[in-house]
Amino acid sequence: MAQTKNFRFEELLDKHHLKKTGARLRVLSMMYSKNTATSQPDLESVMSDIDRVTLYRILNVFEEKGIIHKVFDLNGTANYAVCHSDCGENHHHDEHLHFNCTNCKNVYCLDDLHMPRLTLPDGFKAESFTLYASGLCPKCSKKSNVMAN
Amino acid sequence: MAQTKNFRFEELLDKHHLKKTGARLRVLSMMYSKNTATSQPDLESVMSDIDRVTLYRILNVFEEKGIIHKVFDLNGTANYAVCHSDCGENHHHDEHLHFNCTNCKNVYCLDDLHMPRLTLPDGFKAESFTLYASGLCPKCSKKSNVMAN
DNA sequence: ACATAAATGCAACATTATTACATTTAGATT
DNA sequence: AATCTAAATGTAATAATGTTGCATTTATGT
Repeated sequence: MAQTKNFRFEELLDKHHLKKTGARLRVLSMMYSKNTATSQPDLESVMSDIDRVTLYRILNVFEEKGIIHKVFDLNGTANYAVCHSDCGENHHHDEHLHFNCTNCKNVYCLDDLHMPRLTLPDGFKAESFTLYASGLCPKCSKKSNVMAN
Repeated sequence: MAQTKNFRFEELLDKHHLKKTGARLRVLSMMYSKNTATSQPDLESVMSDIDRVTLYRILNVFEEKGIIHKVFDLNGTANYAVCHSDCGENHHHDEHLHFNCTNCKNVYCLDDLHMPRLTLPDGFKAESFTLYASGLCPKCSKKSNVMAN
């Protein structure tokens, strides 16, 4: 199964004409194993044996290729999450809700919630929308209910 | 009139029990003179005679007091804009649309456009929402129409 | 005018990100 | 299987952004 998954990632890299290197497979594996986005600092500490510059480069190509997308949390920290649908080269569709938990700091991509189309003031031509929310995620809101405080 | 405005800023500082210093008045004056948010780099270069640390501290207190709010643009750069309405101490209401022009990089706070309330998946307790859009602002979309490309 | 808390300046440091260049490696070619 | 080469990685240096501690200055209440 780990093998099955790896195979899937290798196909993904192939599809984008990227070489299958250990670093790239590990980054993919980590991001696909979570249902939240991963912050740059987290990635860096978990992948501490991979050179920082290499990590930046991996994240950048993945973003260019539409494999992942970058989202800044409430503190301006870069977070990365896999693209669930049809993101292509330099063409992202992450118009879903990004939920930033104020307690655990996790960023959730809630794909089901799409942007309601809005009418902008005269002259503004919107190309894309992103929606942020902050508050407590299911885990943390549960905890805070039970444990009071 | 410059005097009138300054007087207004002095009142504002008074109201929040902040000392009226030259640096603070200049920051206020700059931010109130624009209809877009101001990026940290811009502030820093325009106010280059004010120490960087002082500038950070000014922006931080202003934000704490609810005089301005911080918004990150598409590149993760901090931008600051005056709070239109009733923001108080650590209690911001910037649930309007932040429009980031991909051409001139300006960030517009479109106060009229408020968040449509959304129903979140089970367990998520949202405390605040922020909405981002990117595209061309009126000035830039006009230019690109006229001059083609 | 004076006392003092607040504000600023300065130095040092931490984190995040980029660039240039040398080295290694994946994968194609023979 | 050996070899070749563009792609990927590592290393070092630098830039940009943000924070902390401490000494000095200043706004303002008395």
